[in-house]
Amino acid sequence: MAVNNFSAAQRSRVTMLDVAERAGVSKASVSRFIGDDRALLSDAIALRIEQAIDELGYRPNQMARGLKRGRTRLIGMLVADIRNPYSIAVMHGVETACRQHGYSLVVCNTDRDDEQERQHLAALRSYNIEGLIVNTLGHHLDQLLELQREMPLVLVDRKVEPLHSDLVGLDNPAAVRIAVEHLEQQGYRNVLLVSETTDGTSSRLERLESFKAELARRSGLTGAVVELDDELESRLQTFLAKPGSKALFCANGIAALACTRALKALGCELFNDVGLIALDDLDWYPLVGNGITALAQPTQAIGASAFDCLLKRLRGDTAPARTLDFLPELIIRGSTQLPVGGGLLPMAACPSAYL
Amino acid sequence: MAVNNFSAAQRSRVTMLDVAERAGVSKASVSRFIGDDRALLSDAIALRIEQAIDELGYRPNQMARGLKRGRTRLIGMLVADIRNPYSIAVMHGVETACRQHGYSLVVCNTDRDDEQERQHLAALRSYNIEGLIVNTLGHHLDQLLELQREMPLVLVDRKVEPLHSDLVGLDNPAAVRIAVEHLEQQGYRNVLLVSETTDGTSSRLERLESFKAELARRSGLTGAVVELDDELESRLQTFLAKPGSKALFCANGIAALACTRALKALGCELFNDVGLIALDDLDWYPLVGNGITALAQPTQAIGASAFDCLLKRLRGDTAPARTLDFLPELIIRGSTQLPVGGGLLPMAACPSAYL
DNA sequence: GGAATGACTGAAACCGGTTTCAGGAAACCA
DNA sequence: TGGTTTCCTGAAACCGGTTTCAGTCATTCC
Repeated sequence: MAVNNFSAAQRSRVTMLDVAERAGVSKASVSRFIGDDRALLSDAIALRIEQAIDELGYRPNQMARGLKRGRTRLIGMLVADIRNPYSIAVMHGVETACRQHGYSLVVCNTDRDDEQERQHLAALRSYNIEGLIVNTLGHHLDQLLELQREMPLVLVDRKVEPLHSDLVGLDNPAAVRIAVEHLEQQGYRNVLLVSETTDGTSSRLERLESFKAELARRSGLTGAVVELDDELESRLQTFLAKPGSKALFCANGIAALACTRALKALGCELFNDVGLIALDDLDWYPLVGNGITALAQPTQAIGASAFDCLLKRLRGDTAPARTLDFLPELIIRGSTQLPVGGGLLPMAACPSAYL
Repeated sequence: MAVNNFSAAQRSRVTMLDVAERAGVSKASVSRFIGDDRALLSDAIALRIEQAIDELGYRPNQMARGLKRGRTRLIGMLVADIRNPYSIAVMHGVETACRQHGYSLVVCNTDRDDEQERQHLAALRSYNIEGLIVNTLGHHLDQLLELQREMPLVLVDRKVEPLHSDLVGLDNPAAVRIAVEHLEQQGYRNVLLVSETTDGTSSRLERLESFKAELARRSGLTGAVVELDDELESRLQTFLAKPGSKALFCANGIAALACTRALKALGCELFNDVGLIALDDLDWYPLVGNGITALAQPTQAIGASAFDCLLKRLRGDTAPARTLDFLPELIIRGSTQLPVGGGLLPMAACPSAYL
């Protein structure tokens, strides 16, 4: 039958000892061949070992290696919400970098749940991962601190205050400035920042603070802030009732989705009644209305960079904690083209073939 | 300084021996306490061990446990394209199930690349994972077969012919029937199936074959098939030039994205000129035009079910390979509402507030 | 020619756990 | 009382590798 019984640990795998016997040498020599000490071996022995390995199809057991060596070649990544496209994109960057350097990635999704975060942290620790990439709320500080003592740790997107590790993320003040500036230039005068509940998340707080600061610096703009909740529709309705040219600034992809949904439910014409600019660039942005203007984060670079930090630390770099801020790229689409007439005459200003 | 040096393996972690000494017992007793043999211990000793563990903050090393026991509590998952929302959704289901049963998930993304698939398979094997969930093209059959001898293996979405393992996925014939039936009922007479290159992918082939079969069964419908490529726009243009009421059937989310993009680029009015139904339900479907009608796959259930198969096999189930086909859910939105007049008069049939 | 050097190699200890096995103490039985 | 049986415990072997350390043998150097 094709389906075997795996419950009884019939692990009949070829071991180093098998190879050693076949080649007529000691385990030590095989180990040297496997490892980086091949230079220590004579050509004759190396050849015999190589043949034996080929013939038996031997593959060293990474777990066993890790036990003595302390190197498991495993990196852990703790993600707050695996269904957030931003997280996925960063994860993809991390994963690629891992593979390129011979590491594998253990992904743990906390679903924004503290208990899951706790469980995952415990599990990751028990697997002797060599480093950890963290993109969560970072409750369970005690566990994180403990892990930090044992391995390098890199934060992605969000700071966890008492942790001062390396931090890789977006230059939020710059991003907000670019967004607000763009809206101002396009002629919008009233801007609403829509964000998920900040909930102590540093990046969200930074965006919020920067937004307020930008408004304060610019006399021509007024604005307000709302958090995502069940009331979003009515809040937007209130905002839309204001006079003058209005735009939404969605602080991330989730907010952009929620806002677009709400606007649609309110019967708005996307995006003539109100402009919209969003952080993160999702693949459906071009499809809605005349396209949603976005600030794309270099997620691939952020992920790769996070792994790079880890690798540097693993190799002994003891420089003080770094902060790597990446700049977003402004991708202008139809949602920030103020219709002729300042939004009061939502006519055919945006031909439907516009992209 | 906050940043330590981790290059020198200063793994000063608390070990079982530390606990044993602190509690004044042998390693064996601690091991029994940790494992499921607590019943073997006297209350007095159990208490001392428990205290010692608490005081030292001991956590057993899963790698070491796995070495002797053969149980690493690690599940591998090989994903063809981590940026495909379907894969993510399934992965989320798998991950949740894993955690609930004390397993962790090692995710490997192949980016549809054969060489990466090879590397990942080798890595997974070296980590002594207990089971493998596969959602790739399954080239490198030799490696997969080898892994299959060592551990249970579950295929997701796509069959890999010579592998006959458990298979969890969509009931493709049923899905296609539901889609075609819906289009027919809505009054569409000419249907174009748009699919990614089949490239031997069983699910894509099944959808294609079922589509042809459905057309053959229904006298009122004609149809054709195209694969995604650079020519998509011009192919759609050709299709749109045909007479009568037309609809696209996108075989997955990627195809839906590409088609919507192409239609937009062609200046179509979404979706008056042409209807659209898509497999997979992505969160932006409601936002485009008057919403895209979808066949939602129960991805969470598929993921959980894949893990469940694995678990059964790990527990000794040797029944012949199973195939679990899930049914999709039809979610009707605006993209399959034929405008009054059979698509020849694309007027205000779809109020913009429609959802 | 004998000592010193260097290049390889293998035996054995070790990593951190699990498991076998044998033995001591207590309980049970006659 | 002696002989089992049962219960609990620890010593030691083991999992599959790595690493130390000592030893063999061929060279090289006076």
